[in-house]
Amino acid sequence: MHKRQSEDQQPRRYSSEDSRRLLIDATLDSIVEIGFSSTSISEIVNRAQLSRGMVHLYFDNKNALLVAAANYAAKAYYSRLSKQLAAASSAPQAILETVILSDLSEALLNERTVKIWFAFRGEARSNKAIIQFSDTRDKPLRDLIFKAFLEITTAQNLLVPGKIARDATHGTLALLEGMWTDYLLHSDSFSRASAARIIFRFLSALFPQHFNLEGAIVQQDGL
Amino acid sequence: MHKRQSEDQQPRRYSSEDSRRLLIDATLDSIVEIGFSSTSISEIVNRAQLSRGMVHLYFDNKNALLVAAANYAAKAYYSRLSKQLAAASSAPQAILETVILSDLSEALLNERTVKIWFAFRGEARSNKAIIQFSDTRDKPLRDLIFKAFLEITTAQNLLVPGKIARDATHGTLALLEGMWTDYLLHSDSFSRASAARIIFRFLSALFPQHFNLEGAIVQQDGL
DNA sequence: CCAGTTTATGGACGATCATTCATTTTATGA
DNA sequence: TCATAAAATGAATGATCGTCCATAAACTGG
Repeated sequence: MHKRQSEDQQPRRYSSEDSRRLLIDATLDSIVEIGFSSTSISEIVNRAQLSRGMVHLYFDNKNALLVAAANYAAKAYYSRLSKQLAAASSAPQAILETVILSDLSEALLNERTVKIWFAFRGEARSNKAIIQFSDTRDKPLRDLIFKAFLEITTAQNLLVPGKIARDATHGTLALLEGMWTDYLLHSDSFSRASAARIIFRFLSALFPQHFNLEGAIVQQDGL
Repeated sequence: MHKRQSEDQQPRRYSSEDSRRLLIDATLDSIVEIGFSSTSISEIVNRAQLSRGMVHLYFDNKNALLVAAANYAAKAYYSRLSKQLAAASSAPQAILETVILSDLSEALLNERTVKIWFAFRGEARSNKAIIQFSDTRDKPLRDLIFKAFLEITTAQNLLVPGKIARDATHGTLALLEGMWTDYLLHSDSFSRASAARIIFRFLSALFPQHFNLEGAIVQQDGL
């Protein structure tokens, strides 16, 4: 990177990617700490310790920076989720358990991420580009969950396995969304364990052979 | 009210309540149409067709107006819900059915209300006064639902009726929250019927004697 | 008809907003 | 070593922000 810096001189980054990243981080920090509508260019560059002109050097305008920040946050969510999913076994109920517990884990659901998501969602309407990123649980995740439920409903010889799997998918995602909202509005009383138990209680009622209150039931040979 | 207005003269409202209400309506309209962060005093008074100074005549400052608007929206939600609840029978599953169907009805869940709620939630963090209003489904509704579920679980002679009723309450509210989010993010593909069916599918799995996919099961005499 | 009160108006204030751009600093490559 | 390119700077611009307030209009009670 050819970084040569004399000792008593302000170190210069001199890398466009670094500056872009600094601006995005500062934007998200600002949204978390002072809210979306208070997040100004001045606030962002101050936090990033960069000069005023930097935003318009690396982004067309403020909105482009906000979109980039939303995109970055969405990618971060999926990257953390993928990391946890990689460790899961391939059994459908194990996949579902991992998705649910991951989505409720500290790595994915915390003060910072919940504030970021709801901030973007609140403004998504006046900002078409942002809305696509403000959906935490979009198609790829939806498909993964549906496939897992479909395996379960098909194995059960149900009348309409596809329909039930679709409803279970939709319902599970809605439950997770609801838990995120609960965290946002009642972060003091929120409990990850309760949230998980409630979801598994609903799933164990729907699929008693595959779930209990703790999560997935380990597959028996004779089943 | 002593409203006397000559024909070719600008009619004066001359009622503080009317003006307050006009400002609140204009504020909510603006939030719905151009978003929270674009909603300025100028925008509000233009929409209300009032002069600039009016906001500070009836509210301490812009924030007080926003809080009043959030409060007004919250009251509107509960007033519409109460109206629908009044028609429900007293059977616990009938109450639950009414709450769920009402919460998903056009009167309560529509383009306007969903945008308002998520806009306020997105900014609630930097605005302590707003957060209390941004919780659509707060204590009174929670208590109503819990009481209904408790009646059901108690009648079933379950081991831990209170705990299951609490989880069912929490889960049902989370499902409803999730459905609202779904409406916000995918209003084009959202279906009230599907949303209701999914929730009832989960509830019928938990309480097969009390719910089916259409809603509450009418209480049998011999049950 | 005339104070006095309430309601309404809109110009003015300083602060801050997003954006532009001429200039400077740093790194690169020959 | 030096011209060139890349990266960074921050002053300046015009628009808009929330708020204030002197003034005017509309209504009231006497």
